[in-house]
Amino acid sequence: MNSLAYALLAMLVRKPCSGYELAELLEVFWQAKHSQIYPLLAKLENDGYLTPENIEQTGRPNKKLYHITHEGKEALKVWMDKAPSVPVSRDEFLIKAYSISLTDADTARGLFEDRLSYYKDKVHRREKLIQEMEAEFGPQLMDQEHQIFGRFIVHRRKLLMEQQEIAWCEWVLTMIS
Amino acid sequence: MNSLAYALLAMLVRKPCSGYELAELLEVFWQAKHSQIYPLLAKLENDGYLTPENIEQTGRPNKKLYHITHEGKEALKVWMDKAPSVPVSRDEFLIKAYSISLTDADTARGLFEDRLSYYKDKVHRREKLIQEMEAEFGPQLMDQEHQIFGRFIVHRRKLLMEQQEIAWCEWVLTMIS
DNA sequence: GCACTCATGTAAGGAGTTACATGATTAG
DNA sequence: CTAATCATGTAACTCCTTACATGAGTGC
Repeated sequence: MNSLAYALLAMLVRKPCSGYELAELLEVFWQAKHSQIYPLLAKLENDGYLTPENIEQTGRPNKKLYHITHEGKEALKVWMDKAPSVPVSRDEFLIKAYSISLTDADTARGLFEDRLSYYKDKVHRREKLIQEMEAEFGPQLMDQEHQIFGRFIVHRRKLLMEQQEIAWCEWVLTMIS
Repeated sequence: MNSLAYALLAMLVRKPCSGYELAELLEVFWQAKHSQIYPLLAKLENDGYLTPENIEQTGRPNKKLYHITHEGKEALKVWMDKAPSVPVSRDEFLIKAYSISLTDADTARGLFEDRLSYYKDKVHRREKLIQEMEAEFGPQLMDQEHQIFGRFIVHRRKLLMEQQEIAWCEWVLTMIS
């Protein structure tokens, strides 16, 4: 049982999902490719933490919705009490930003403008998502007991970070323009 | 040549370093263990991108300072022009934060208090580092042409992110206390 | 005495990425 | 007619972590 396994269980507590959907949802705290997700889901099913439900679809491929079992939820609860390992972030852009004096002003500006538009798009999508949560759940978002609370605060955090990234990029761009 | 190889080259442009020192300095944009760094340094030396300098020390182990070569710097410059790959961040804490409704209030509070003190320490250290840069370089920090500029902006960014993390933790703690 | 820092390396195994494979539907 | 979305899987490979190995000096 690695971190990704618990990330999948955590996602499936909220609602049953397909592997394809999990790959998208996981973006908020643990990026993973489908090639890593599908075999792990099969393993978790085999371990009794998940049960699959086959959904027949017309006009698009059939899918498997995975439901978390009682054992799956218990395993997640036990893991919750252990101290989390230190966060890792690996970002090629930052290596390039660090080495900015090696390139010309145009390349440097391009690098930061691309970064800026990447995060502007991210912020835009996440603001929409949070608005949808607010419309659906209202004051329940602030209730620590409610299941949505965890999802809300984690997306809120990601939004704050993305907004900070934008502010920083703009600050750098004022200096290099 | 993977991202870590370029991260090492980027660090060595500023000044020659030992593998041990690189492992510490790398924290700002690409965390890596010494077991990954030492063999890579040997490989980069073999490829002609680095030259080692043996430093004899008394009272502590001898060390190898790696210097970047002209070819090393050129290889880094060429890589700079390629679009950076998307950033990845993997954080067990966020899986636990997402699943917060599964635990009791005390465990939840402990989780966030530990996170808070971890980042307060980080911010403290980085503020000191930035103050040292300001004392040494003054207005040169704002000069995009100067070699220190890249290092300054990357640490500034990391500081902003760590401060945001603290603000977010405090916001969550007001709700769960 | 015990843990920590400085310092460098290797070996084994687990985690993660890229590429291979398939295929219908929809939007530009 | 081309690319993107939905959807699942495997194989090969690279990347990263954990553990093994050594050893002097410093602080509690």
